[in-house]
Amino acid sequence: MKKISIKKGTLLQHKGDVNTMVYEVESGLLRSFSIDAKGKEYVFLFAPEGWIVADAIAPEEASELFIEAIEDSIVIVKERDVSSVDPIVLAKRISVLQNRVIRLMSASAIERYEAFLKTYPDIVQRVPQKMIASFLGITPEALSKAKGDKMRSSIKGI
Amino acid sequence: MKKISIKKGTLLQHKGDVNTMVYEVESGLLRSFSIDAKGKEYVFLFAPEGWIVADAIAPEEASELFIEAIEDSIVIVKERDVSSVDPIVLAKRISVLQNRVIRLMSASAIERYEAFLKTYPDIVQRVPQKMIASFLGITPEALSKAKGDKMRSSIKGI
DNA sequence: TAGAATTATTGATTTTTGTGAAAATAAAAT
DNA sequence: ATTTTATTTTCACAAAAATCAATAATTCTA
Repeated sequence: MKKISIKKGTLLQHKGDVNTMVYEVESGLLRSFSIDAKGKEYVFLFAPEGWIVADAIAPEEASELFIEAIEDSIVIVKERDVSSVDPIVLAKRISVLQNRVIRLMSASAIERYEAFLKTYPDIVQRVPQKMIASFLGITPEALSKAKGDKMRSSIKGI
Repeated sequence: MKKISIKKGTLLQHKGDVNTMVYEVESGLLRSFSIDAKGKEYVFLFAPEGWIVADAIAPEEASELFIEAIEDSIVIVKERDVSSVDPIVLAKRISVLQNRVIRLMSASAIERYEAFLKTYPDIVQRVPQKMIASFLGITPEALSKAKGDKMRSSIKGI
């Protein structure tokens, strides 16, 4: 277990790394994300102060996710030992993912964006729009349009 | 803890129930699903023999999901005690959900369908297409068309 | 087994989102 | 401060999927 200070843009983990580390954010902001065959990025998680990031894989497997600092951050790095983690913490994480899966299936891009604004109002200010779009599973263009439409319709009162 | 025998179509849990039970499928097949404001269903999980189903919520909260038997089933019902669950089991569940979230964001309907066929070949035979569509987050019509397109293109060798 | 009910397919149309490309803003760096 | 770089917005167009509606196929049930 050690504490490291990393600069914005630093990658803590590459996809394919065999990495059994857990990152606890003391200050700053991390994100985990995957990249598909076409090079498109998909943000899986934003992790501000107090959050923990780790790839949800077996210890010997290659990681699926990249982990990157979005802001200059101070991070506590620990060896991962899943069997010693509080099951309640994991159950909460499952609950969050359950909601995200259902929302991805049932809600439109704008609805998902509005849910994001409500759920993570603090994060909205701190990350570029394109990363929020990436978290929502849409293109930056689509998010920009959705925001514009939303504004216009609220002005017109529609 | 008791063992119950339920008939196809039976609901073990309604959305809104305050239910701290865990259902372990001894034989048969269950599904958990949510229903949105417009009445559309979204299958969250198919649970065949050996699987466990429970809503991922805090013990006092109202459940988000319905749980239903898709086949006549024998189910072991236990009181839920999250703190005593093996963290490794929960971590695996998180891994499955992580993959599902990323796939929902990055893959098209047909790609998700093909991934489903590979991942759950046994379940495909046992549930109606419309429930698979619902699991994938698409309409039954879209799935039917995707299958047709896939067949036609494989015949033509395209 | 006949009739009813559910499920699956198909087609025409609309809506939503993606794509590619350019212009406008904003942020970072020298 | 000015240039460079990255981000956001906008536009025209294409593709994917939803919706509506009708039929075909299947399954259930009396």
